[in-house]
Amino acid sequence: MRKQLKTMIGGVLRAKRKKLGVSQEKIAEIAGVDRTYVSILERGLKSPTVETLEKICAALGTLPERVIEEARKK
Amino acid sequence: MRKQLKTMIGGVLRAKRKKLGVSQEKIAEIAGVDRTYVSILERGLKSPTVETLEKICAALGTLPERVIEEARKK
DNA sequence: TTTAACTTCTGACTATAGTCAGCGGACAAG
DNA sequence: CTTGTCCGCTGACTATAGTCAGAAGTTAAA
Repeated sequence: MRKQLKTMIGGVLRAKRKKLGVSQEKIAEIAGVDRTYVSILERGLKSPTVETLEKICAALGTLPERVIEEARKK
Repeated sequence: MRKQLKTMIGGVLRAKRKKLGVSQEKIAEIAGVDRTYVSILERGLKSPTVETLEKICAALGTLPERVIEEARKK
């Protein structure tokens, strides 16, 4: 099996955040989630609900469907 | 706030399933989830993880990014 | 060296996703 | 009438998402 979707999503989220030049803590604050959870997602350790993914995507100025799409074609 | 994303996603999932003419039970079996959970998702009562959404989308012959995209533009 | 910003990691905890057995209603076919 | 299929619903349960406080590793810069 190919690398898990959540792992790929984590990579995409991290890349987008880095591109913005902001910290995990800042994204977490904007999205209204815990700081450590952003770290967990970026490392692909857990699979977020679509609701949580949407919040984080909003904080990153993108949309969940874009992130998932990008994640899959890596 | 607009109607919740999970509600919209539920509607899209149901529409796609109806279009295929298959039961919730069949989709659940293919996706490897519980029958009642498909019902819960279609009625927008809970927000699935991206992992679970992916399984169900696969059973429906579609992709999560398509479902989310469709859900949003309703 | 020291300090500071960022991140990883741990463990305990709370909230919610997801399972399971079962009941009941609607509906069509036999 | 009975039988079968599909679906909504309940409640109790298990699994995992998500929180929180804190300690420690990393890197860069003073």
